[in-house]
Amino acid sequence: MDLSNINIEQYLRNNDVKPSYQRLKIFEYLVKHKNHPNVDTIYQELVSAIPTLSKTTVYNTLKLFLEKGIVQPILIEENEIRYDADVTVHGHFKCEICQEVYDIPLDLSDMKTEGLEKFIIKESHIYFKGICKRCNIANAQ
Amino acid sequence: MDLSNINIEQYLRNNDVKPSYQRLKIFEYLVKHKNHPNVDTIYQELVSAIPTLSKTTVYNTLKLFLEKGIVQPILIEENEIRYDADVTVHGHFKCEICQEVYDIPLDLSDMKTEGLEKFIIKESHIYFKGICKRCNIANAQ
DNA sequence: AATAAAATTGTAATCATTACAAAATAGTAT
DNA sequence: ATACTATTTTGTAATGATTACAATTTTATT
Ligand SMILES: [Mn+2]
Ligand SMILES: [Mn+2]
Ligand SMILES: [Zn+2]
Ligand SMILES: [Zn+2]
Repeated sequence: MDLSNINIEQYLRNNDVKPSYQRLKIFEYLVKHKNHPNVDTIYQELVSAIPTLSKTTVYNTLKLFLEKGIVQPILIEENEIRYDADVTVHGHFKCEICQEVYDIPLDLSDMKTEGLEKFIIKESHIYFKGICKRCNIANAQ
Repeated sequence: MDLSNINIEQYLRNNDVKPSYQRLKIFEYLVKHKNHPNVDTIYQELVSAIPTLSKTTVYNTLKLFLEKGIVQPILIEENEIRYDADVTVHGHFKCEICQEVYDIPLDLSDMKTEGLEKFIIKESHIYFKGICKRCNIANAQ
């Protein structure tokens, strides 16, 4: 899903989140950058524009967004939680060289899920690790 | 892959791990139980049999196993790392009721990985969250 | 404007993980 | 077998990310 053209204030309201300045800016950062940042990255990137910003607010806000279902945590590396404002089912690829996390369009519909009969699937997550196209080509030079 | 009938001592040696008593017991626990435990569970389950066991040793040992590629970390929940001695590609399902983590046989070969041309995939991970068969049936009563 | 409710902030507390050095164990040479 | 060396384990202290909490600020309501 492409959130880049939504009205963020309205989107937050529609999802039962009062759009304070900090919440707007944090969600806007996720939507604009699509870089699956962690808490610290969000804080560091915003604190210059919002000098009074507290890291606690970033934690609180992401927790709220998670509860309201408008962000999802991306778990690829141990001891690193990244966040994604795109909550539709899609895959991720993390490059071991440049550390970047790419989105991967996915069609899981025809996947054989042998052994999951009578299981209720509420969430599906898939991710890959390896070397991205850019780093692969750069290394080949 | 089924590790239940291997000679654990030999398996560790083959993978460049000296089979100390603690390492044997920790790996044996993973192989025998297949429950994808976290550090604390492993420690709690073994400390009665090995009263001198230190949690640091559990951390050290799992770190070594990871480096040697004979365990993989399972990341499903935020702030919880579980470990799996089965390092072949397979999926997992975590039940939100009983918290159990199930193995899911997977065939990712025919999955459409649009957008990954020229990417080198070294690891593939997939997991689901929801309600397991047992809890689903129990709830239906 | 006064009051109440909600959100933000800064600091302190917590807790999992890591660093580190001492003790114990295993391996090797004499 | 003994002395010596290397490796592993252990317990404690340090680290660092996250959470708890109360004070302050902001927003909403009367
Ligand atoms: Mn994404
Ligand atoms: Mn498994
Ligand atoms: Zn890269
Ligand atoms: Zn269950």
